[in-house]
Amino acid sequence: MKTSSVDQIIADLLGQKQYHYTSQQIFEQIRTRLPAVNRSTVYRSLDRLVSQGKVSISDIGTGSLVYELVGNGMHHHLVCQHCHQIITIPADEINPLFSKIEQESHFQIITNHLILYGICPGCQNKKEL
Amino acid sequence: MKTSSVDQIIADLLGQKQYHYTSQQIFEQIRTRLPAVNRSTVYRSLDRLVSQGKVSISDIGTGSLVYELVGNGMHHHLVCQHCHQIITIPADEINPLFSKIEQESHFQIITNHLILYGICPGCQNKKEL
DNA sequence: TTCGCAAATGCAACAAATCGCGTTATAATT
DNA sequence: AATTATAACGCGATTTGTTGCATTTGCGAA
Repeated sequence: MKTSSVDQIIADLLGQKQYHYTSQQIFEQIRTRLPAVNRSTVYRSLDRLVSQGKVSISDIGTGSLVYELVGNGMHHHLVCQHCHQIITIPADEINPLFSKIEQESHFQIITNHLILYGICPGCQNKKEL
Repeated sequence: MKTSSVDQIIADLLGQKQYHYTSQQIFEQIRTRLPAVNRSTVYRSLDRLVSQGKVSISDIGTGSLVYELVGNGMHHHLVCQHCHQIITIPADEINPLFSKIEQESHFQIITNHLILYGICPGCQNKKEL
């Protein structure tokens, strides 16, 4: 396996902050270090990192997927499909289920940022949608 | 509120099968009924249906999001981020958690197709990734 | 029925993401 | 060190998804 400098730079970037980036943000950040890097190279690098289980993908309902380093701390969200309000669910609420699934399936779960979609209490009350 | 014929056709389409479609598949299907329909109209129609809580979105790791009618039956998946194998998780495994979260948050959960990513037992054993 | 508002649509420009292919470069082997 | 296989890359073409704006159309009010 060849070593990819782009892989390393992305992993560094994602490791710096306990937060997630869109592919666009990652692309822009990489360009500050490797100005000539091609967009497709960044996408392919992200694919590799995901395939290796080092990076997780989440859809937080903003239209763009976000990437974050696995092990950067679990945090889960409830997202309202109508007003796009985001609520955080305590990790304790979810972790027992993940552990149970891991034991039963022998999968190693990478998802560290579970997103559940729904309609928030306020929007349920709006007569029409 | 004006009625959108495209909204109705999409809902019909999604209701016909207990299955999910990509936006591309939906677009192609719609064209068989409304040959002149514009791509952006389909996307905007999907946005409306999602916003109304009638349609759910899932990312099954294929690159494209899939849409399905809410109420078409729950089914959840474990997806291997390395070999893309997909395993189905019994709904019973997940439903209690959803009920608990609904009670505590008063959100109405729309997600009817939960996808958890991980590394499957086989891929965990591959020396390098 | 007509009028007028607001929602839905089409269109065209744009942006984001993917793909095929030829090239470059790393790392293992000799 | 030279050779070779193959992973990573850049580039251009294509596909997919988004946005602004002008137009059309359905629906309620007059």
